[in-house]
Amino acid sequence: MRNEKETKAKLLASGKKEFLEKGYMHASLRNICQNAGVTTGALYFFFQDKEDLFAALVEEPLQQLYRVMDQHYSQELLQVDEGQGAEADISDDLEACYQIIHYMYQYYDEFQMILTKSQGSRFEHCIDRFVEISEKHYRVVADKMSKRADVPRMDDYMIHWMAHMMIDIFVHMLNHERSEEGAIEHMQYIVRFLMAGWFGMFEKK
Amino acid sequence: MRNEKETKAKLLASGKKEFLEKGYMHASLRNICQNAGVTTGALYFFFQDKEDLFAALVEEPLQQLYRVMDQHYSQELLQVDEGQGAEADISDDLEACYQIIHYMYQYYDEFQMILTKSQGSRFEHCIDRFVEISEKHYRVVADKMSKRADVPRMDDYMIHWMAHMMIDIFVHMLNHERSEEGAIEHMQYIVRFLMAGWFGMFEKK
Amino acid sequence: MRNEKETKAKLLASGKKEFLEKGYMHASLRNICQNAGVTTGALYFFFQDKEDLFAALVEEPLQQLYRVMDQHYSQELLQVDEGQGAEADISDDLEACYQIIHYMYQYYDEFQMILTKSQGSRFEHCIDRFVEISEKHYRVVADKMSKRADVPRMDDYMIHWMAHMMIDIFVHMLNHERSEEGAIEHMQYIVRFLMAGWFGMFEKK
Amino acid sequence: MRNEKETKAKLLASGKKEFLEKGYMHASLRNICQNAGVTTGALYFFFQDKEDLFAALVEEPLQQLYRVMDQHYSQELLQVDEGQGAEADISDDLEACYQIIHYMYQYYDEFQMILTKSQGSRFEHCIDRFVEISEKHYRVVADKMSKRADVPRMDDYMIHWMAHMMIDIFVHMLNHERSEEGAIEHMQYIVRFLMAGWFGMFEKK
DNA sequence: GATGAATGAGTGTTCATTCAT
DNA sequence: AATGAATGAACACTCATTCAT
Repeated sequence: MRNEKETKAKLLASGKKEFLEKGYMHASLRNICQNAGVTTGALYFFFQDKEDLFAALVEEPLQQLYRVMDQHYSQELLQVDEGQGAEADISDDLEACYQIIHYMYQYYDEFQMILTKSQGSRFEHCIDRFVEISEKHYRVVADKMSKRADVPRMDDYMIHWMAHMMIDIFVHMLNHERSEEGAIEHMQYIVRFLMAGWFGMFEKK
Repeated sequence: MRNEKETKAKLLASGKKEFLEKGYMHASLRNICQNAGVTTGALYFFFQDKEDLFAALVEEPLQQLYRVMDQHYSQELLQVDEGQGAEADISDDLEACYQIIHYMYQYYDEFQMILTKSQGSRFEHCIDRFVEISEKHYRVVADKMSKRADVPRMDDYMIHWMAHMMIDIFVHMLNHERSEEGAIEHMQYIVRFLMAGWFGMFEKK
Repeated sequence: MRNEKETKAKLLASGKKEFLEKGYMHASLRNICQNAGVTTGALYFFFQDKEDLFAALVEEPLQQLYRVMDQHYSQELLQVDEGQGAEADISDDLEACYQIIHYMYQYYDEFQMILTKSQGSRFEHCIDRFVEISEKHYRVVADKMSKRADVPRMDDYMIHWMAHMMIDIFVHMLNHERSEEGAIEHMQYIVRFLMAGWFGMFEKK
Repeated sequence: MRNEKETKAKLLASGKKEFLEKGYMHASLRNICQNAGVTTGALYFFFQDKEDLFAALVEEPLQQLYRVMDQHYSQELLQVDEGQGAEADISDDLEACYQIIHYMYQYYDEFQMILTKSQGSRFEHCIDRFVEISEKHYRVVADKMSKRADVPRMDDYMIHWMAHMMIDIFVHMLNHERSEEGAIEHMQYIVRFLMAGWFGMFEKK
């Protein structure tokens, strides 16, 4: 090896920069290699193709986040079973959001790529999967709360929209607030808003 | 060609189809012309370039909607001045949303293009302008309400996020509900949610 | 049009030359275009892709030859039905071979391409189809003759081999004899050889 | 590496597999090395280049077969000198064919490579050398027989074609019959066919 | 003996755009 | 008003080969 792993690192760095600037589709492998100071062939020694380079940057943080979300949601589900789920658990919800934010801000660039720069790659629909996870969760919670509040089952569209909005909140944060501290502060207000909205749905008219 | 205006119309129709299917960037002028039964050169007689064709489809409905929004917001502002802005005006807000929905569903394809298929064109950031308009409005309203409720001024980020979310609601609807009737029905629940959230922000803790 | 169909003709000519020299796979579109004095893009105006250019040169003569062969074989089949098929019809067989030769030498380059330069294209196995046609024919003829000569049915492998050899004769000729007259002269001897071999198979041991 | 010779053996085995599957030209050294569990560099320690690897697999069996053929042909030549060469020597010819078949089937893969997978390598024309050997032989035999039968000298093209066909028979067999026993059985019929054809050439018209 | 890294020229193909006619 | 032809730069990707370590 001529440079001791430096080349791969350079390619990853150069790739990250290009992907963030232009998005997956518009990113040019030529540029990436040029900025890394290597020839095109070199890239193909380390990565199978364009998508593989993107995945190398993004795959792990993504899988991690899936796991973090699963963990949070299965835990919260237990609480609903135990008859809770009232105003009291705002703190739990906040805690979960903080965890997610903390993780996302640790890999700020990577989630930027996943959430807003992945068009054209196999990651382009992975927001949908986040929404799906979120949606399943809300469906269960909403059903339990409807029963308890003696109120009709919540509309499917509403469930889907709320799940979507929830995800969009994180995307929006990633796009508008660079510091984790700032994100956490904003999140407090947002959760307050959401809670008020959420419980408003289960009040008898 | 049979008629002078026919070719242009065909190009517009063919362009709309292609843009909707593949998005601005992936749309191929070759395809558009081929499906219109015309050669590439013809397109360049009627339109300056790719973007001009897109604009021809999209510009007018877009400007119209800007106007509709402006009108609604300046009107609502007056009501806040007059000391209203309580639960009573849900109906006003709903009415405004209905108007916007009505207009958007009249030009369903066009707004689909603007909101989700414009990446790569000069329209790709026009959602931001919607957000801007929305944001200015909320800023004013929120300030008045804070004063009246004797509560601290609302956070700038919150204002921006709520404005953004508001716009996303319309985007989401356009993507998930094809009929105007359905959209209006969903909107009722969403506004209820939003109102609860909104007023929740001005309650003393 | 700048040059009145000249470009397409030039591309076809240049393509034919390159394909004949290097075979389909090794032929370079860049070379073809350069020798034709045009840019790569020009080629893609006239042809869909590399294979399409090859096909444009080769498809028609190929289909024609399929037809010529079918015609010959269905005609010969009738004679076998009518109780003939003895030494007398050498002249018929020769006549058929002459026709095929005549056609092949009219499109000498094209069949050279099909038969020996098509590897990698969709034409690479079209010799097999020639063999198939030939094989079906021999199967029928051999069965009739076996019956008449009161001799066991001819081995499937032999039938296949003879069909294959028959085709190889034409390929060999195309590769070793440039003039049609020469080809026809050689063919007389070959057919004499084949006939002797063929009838030898039906003699009682 | 465990053993000095193991790597080379693995490369040879992996190379054989790849060449048989894809032919010389399409074979990828990357693949070969990968399947051998070695890096590209290793290959270049044992072999000069792609062609050298191919040669290492193929050269020896090829040279051997040249020798076997030479031996047979010089022997048969003596018999013609001694005034034989009539129907009686079918058995000799068969015997020779059997020997060749036996040798070829011992190195089945290798001859497959030489005869049908060598395009692009320096072996791609080695069929021609087989033909040449065969041709020289037939030239001599045919001349003697023409004299004895008081018939004009046989056409050069015919001689060449027959030599070519003779080789093609072996190629065809290698492609269509995997077992040596099967090959030998087919060969009996083919030789009968050829003999009938051959002697047919020396009958007075 | 063998590795891991890197080269560099090559491949077929796509695209918005131009322009003489 | 519209055509048909052509451009030229860009694209992702492949390959046999080299060589310091």
